[in-house]
Amino acid sequence: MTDVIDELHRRGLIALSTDEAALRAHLAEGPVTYYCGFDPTAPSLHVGNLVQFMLLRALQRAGHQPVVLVGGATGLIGDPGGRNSERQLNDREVVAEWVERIRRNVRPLLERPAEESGLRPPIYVNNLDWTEQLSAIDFLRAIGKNFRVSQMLAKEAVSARLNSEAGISYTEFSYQILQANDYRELYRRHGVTLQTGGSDQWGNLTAGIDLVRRTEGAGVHAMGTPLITTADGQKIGKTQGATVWLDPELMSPYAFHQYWLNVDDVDARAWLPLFCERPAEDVAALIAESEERPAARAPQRALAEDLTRLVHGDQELAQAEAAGRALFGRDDLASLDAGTLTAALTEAGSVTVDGELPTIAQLLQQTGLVSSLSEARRTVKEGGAYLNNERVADGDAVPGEDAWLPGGWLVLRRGKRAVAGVRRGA
RNA sequence: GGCGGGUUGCCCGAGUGGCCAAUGGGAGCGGACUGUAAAUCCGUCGGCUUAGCCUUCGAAGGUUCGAAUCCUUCACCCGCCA
Repeated sequence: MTDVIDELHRRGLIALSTDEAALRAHLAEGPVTYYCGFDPTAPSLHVGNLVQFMLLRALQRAGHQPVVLVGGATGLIGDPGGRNSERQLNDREVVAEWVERIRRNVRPLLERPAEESGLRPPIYVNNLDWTEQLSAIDFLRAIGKNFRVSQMLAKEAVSARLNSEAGISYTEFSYQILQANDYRELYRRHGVTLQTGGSDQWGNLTAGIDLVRRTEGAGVHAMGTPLITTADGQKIGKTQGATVWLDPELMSPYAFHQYWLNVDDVDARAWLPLFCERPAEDVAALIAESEERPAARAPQRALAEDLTRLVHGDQELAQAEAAGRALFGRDDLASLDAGTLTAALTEAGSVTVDGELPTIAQLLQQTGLVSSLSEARRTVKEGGAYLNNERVADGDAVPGEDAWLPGGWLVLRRGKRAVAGVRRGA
């Protein structure tokens, strides 16, 4: 059996770690209980969080015990890291709901391997459970005494904000203490000895290590994943300015699948080892194929396939693939049968219209392909609007009777990739 | 608590009384070229019942024929001093 650390290095999942020799020895001794935290700052996890799960899954496959912390408490405070302004505080009820939704995101990622391969299922914890009843006195006396302000100020996340125009509130300044305390609680409650996270969390991870050493006298470990960016320096997981969510209610499996398919060549090759759990030889072969025949987009297809299956399941993957073939294939739309068209457009997104038919511009807006009528008109003017694959000349025209495709559908497209269906109502 | 600087469209950043829906850059979007890539070039980039109209320049008032630009108050941010 190969060393899990070796695998993680091969895949580029480790950017930082505490003493690696010690960590390697620790992991070799037997099952290690490790944790990673996610703050509920949105209703769903997104593609950027997926990197953490690739690491968590690799450790799980190696026989270790994952603990997933959802930050019901820290989500109320706000991590100053990686941002140049203060966070807007969210309401407690909202954060509580997000905690639940995020747990649902995690299920297929860590529970399925447990069910299907007999690996250890994740333990879920919420730091609100031990943070909420902490009194200000206890917090300051029992925990705060262990922190030196000079060290806290030196953390990148804090100093960056101190040097920014926005500054930093005492609330967010305290964040690292809360996260450090989480590590200590999990060490006590579950024997956690390894925390993983993004390398932008490094200051918070080491704060926890210091606290555990100081108060428990134990040496515990941390591992940081690299920050994944596109070739031009953007954060991973944005498409058309929107976030690529894992929750199917926020982003359809079809759109999720399309996102990976559209990743550019450079990024696809770079990301493949990170996100693809296939054998090393297969990954290398896919990259080699991409160099030779980039148009085949082998890495993109592998990413789309593996990740859609991982996050949404086999059935959703099959539907997303079929929809993509139908909408982007070379076949004439009119030659598609009603069933295929219906399945494809349902995946892609559609609206139903009854009664009097709106203009094409209005339909573009109703399907969400554009956000305003002005934008619809502009798109038509720019030659970027298509009805049934034919460029629209007049946005104020109403589609004719002959435009309806089998099953009672109109296919609207904006630009090359954004497609939506309009279905005739009763 | 005192003094000074600041708050402009998704972001950065010009603009100090009319020519400002607001220069420029970036992001985004569309077109051409391609491979549902990248780079490049061109166009576009508040909203609407779009030759016109409406709402924007931290918030609220005020001066003026007319304000993002002047005055007052408030909020927030940064710096120096106490």
